[in-house]
Amino acid sequence: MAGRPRAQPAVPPLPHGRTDRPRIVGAPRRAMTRVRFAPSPTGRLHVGNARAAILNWLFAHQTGGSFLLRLDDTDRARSTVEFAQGIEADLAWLGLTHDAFARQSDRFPIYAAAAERLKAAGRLYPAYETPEELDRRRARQRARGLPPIYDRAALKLTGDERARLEAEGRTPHWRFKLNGAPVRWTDLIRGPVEIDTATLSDPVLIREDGAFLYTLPSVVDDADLAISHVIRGEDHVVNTAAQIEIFQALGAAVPEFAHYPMILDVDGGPLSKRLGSLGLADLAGQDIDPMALNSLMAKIGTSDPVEPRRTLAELAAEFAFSKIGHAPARLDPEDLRRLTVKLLHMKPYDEVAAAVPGGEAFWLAIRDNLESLDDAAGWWRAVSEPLEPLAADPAVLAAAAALLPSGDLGEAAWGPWTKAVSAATGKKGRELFLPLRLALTGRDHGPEMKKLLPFIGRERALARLGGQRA
RNA sequence: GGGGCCUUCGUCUAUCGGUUAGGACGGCAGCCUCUCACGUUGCAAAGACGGGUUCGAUUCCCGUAGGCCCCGCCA
Repeated sequence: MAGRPRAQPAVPPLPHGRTDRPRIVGAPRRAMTRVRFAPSPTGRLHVGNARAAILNWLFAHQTGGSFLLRLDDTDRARSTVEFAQGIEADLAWLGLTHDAFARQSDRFPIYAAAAERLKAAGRLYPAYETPEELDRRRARQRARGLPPIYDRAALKLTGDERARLEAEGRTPHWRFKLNGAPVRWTDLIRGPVEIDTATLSDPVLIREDGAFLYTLPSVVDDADLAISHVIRGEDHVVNTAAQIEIFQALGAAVPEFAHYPMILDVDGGPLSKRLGSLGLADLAGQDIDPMALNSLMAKIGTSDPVEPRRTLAELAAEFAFSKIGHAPARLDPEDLRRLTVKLLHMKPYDEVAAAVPGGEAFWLAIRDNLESLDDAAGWWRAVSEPLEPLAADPAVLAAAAALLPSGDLGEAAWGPWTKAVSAATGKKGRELFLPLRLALTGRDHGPEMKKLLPFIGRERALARLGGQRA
């Protein structure tokens, strides 16, 4: 924490907010953990966003802190209320509740005030190049093998030149003047990081049309809303250097940072190309269990085995930055399917009661065999409604009918009964059991017969063994 | 072109310079008196390449190759 470069003098604190972490009165001097998930409502959530949301949520809950949902809707042209609602629905599907909510479009005056303070401090300067000029300039730099960094030509403009440009009708955009010195922080995942802001362009904070770009609102909100930890993907690592300078220029406390590696697609390529098919709404439509996604996103790329967890609380208890590796990890959508099936096999009856006929005992008898919840109803029909038995071996079926124990058929009935049938017919193994299964259930696969038989019942079993529809 | 990060079984990873390189997922095989599933036991499966340092390198250093990220008036 100490010893961070503060080459620029700090300007006075934000008039409306705090510049330090809140302290609980009477509590030890320990800042409360406060994290945020900050999607832009320009689309629905996909697995990439979900990872950010989940990791932040888990850390907040593990540390007893709070989780803020912040809609970064500074891009008013692309942001919609429908997407904002969709994102909330996506989070609700995952079970990621938030403790606080903010919307950047509600906070423009705050950003304007911060911008004014940066201007007063000489850190925010007007530039008049058009996007096309900048594009051309970058292309030229690249062609000459130079890094496409803004050359700060606007900084050299005289007052007269500026006046002339404005007279021509040009409106400036505003850039933050970087220190051009190394920025260092200790990343909770990556360890010590050093980025030399001399290798970066001065970031544009305000567009020509007056709109705030992501960078300034993000920093102002993180400071103003007392975010203690910024947990995000490594695509933000370089931004972080510039953002730290902005925190410092605003005299705000710099939060802790944790940048986790990107997720790759199953072939090791960028996931972004496949994000279209990995939207949360799509996954929900494919009956993926939200805890399958939560479990995968919490465990992928970590030293923990990728196993399903039934609750977010378990995942939170197991969360640790130190378990997260530094290399990008591949996402196999098939894992989501596998985890969903495993979760299904773990489901207690009360969670599926509405979708599963037959009661708890029946559920426990069949759940380990299911690929999907929908199959449960089919098995209930197979034991409780008339079906056409399949007769494969009349001798076996006749012996089975003759030897069927009297009275109620419990789970214990199957073993002795089939042994007796085996003794009577000389059949064993597949030749014995497959005809019985076909006759009793009309199918050649399914849950264990000893568990199914009690639900079929003596009377119906007898009829089916006799080849009758029952 | 520049900067950052990375490279161990198919996949995710463990390894404080000395290990039969461990685990998990997936795969395969056996067992669980039938199938599928569950469970269980077992098997196969890895240090990108080239140098250097060292008694000894997967581990430290350099280089090469490959991958990911960033270099936007997007977020």
